Amino acid sequence: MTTTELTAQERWQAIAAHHGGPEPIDADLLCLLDLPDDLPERMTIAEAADVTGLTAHTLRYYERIGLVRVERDDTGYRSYDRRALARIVFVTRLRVSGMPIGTVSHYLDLVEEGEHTGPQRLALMEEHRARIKQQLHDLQLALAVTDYKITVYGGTAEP
Amino acid sequence: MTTTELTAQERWQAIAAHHGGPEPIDADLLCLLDLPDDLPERMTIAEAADVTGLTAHTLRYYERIGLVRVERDDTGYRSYDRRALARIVFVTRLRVSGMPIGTVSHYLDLVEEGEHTGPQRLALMEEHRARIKQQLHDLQLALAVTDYKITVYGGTAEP
DNA sequence: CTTTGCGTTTGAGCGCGCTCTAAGGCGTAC
DNA sequence: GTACGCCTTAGAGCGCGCTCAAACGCAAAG
Repeated sequence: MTTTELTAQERWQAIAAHHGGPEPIDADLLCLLDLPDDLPERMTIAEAADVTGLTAHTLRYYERIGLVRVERDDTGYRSYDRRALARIVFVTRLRVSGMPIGTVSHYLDLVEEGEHTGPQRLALMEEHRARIKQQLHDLQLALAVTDYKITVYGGTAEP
Repeated sequence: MTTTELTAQERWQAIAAHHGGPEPIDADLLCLLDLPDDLPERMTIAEAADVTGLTAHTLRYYERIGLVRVERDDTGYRSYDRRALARIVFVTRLRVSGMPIGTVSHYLDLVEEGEHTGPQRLALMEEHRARIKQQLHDLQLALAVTDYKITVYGGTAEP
């Protein structure tokens, strides 16, 4: 995909569009989710913010709390490389899916710890998925009750 | 469900009359809401907390922010009836499914506004459901990417 | 040379959703 | 009587996840 001047927002929209479909986790999707491959090797915080859709404030915050390490150039400015960018995008993905920062942090610790933590990571993700599924279930229950009320009582009064 | 020949007006009048008579929320609905059907008519805050699984603090908080109105007995103590209980359980269900309090509040305002807001309520719920589904999807995306990384790259380094 | 503009830092502030404290009233048990 | 325990209130505090402010550095444009 020619991601040349695609803004973060457009990319999000593209991703959102994919969500409508029946979820093929194929090369297309992975490509969509990956960073554009024409990124400069080193980016300023403003560029990183633009690419990720986060604010510079948030990027600094993420660094402060240890979610990502970022190098400095000779003037002391943050210099984001692809690794850092990829990491931030990944963090964002987890966050957006509702994972608390603490858990994300834990996950990344596992990543740093090495390959052998794969199973733990998987378990962590599956736990998270289970939580979200539970949420969905809870919502459907609420919906069911609501629909019931609306159809049976005409949507009156107390839930 | 057969006891539901109570019309919307009747039920609403019962509320408007500042708790005039014993209006039965029917057993099926109670069941749907997971409330035991052997509840006392009036409960203290401790009993209500016990039944709902919330703390007394939270119950007072919910009342303070207007999510539910609770009567007082002659000593000034809160006295939860089935209606209040059902409402609290409903609120809890929405909250647990991730709906912000503000939205719950809005929803309940619509309920109080009367029967004609049914469609709006439905829309609100469907919007919420869509959001949750989006969350689930985001998670699955994250999971997929993670699994992909783990299987393809051996779970190394940067996400 | 000054203005502008983006960068840096530390640290404070905010909205949410509780959660708890303080100060006090009432009622039963010893 | 008084201790205990549950209730009341208004209001403060907290953890999360940002979000912004203050004070300053550096560097190219006019």
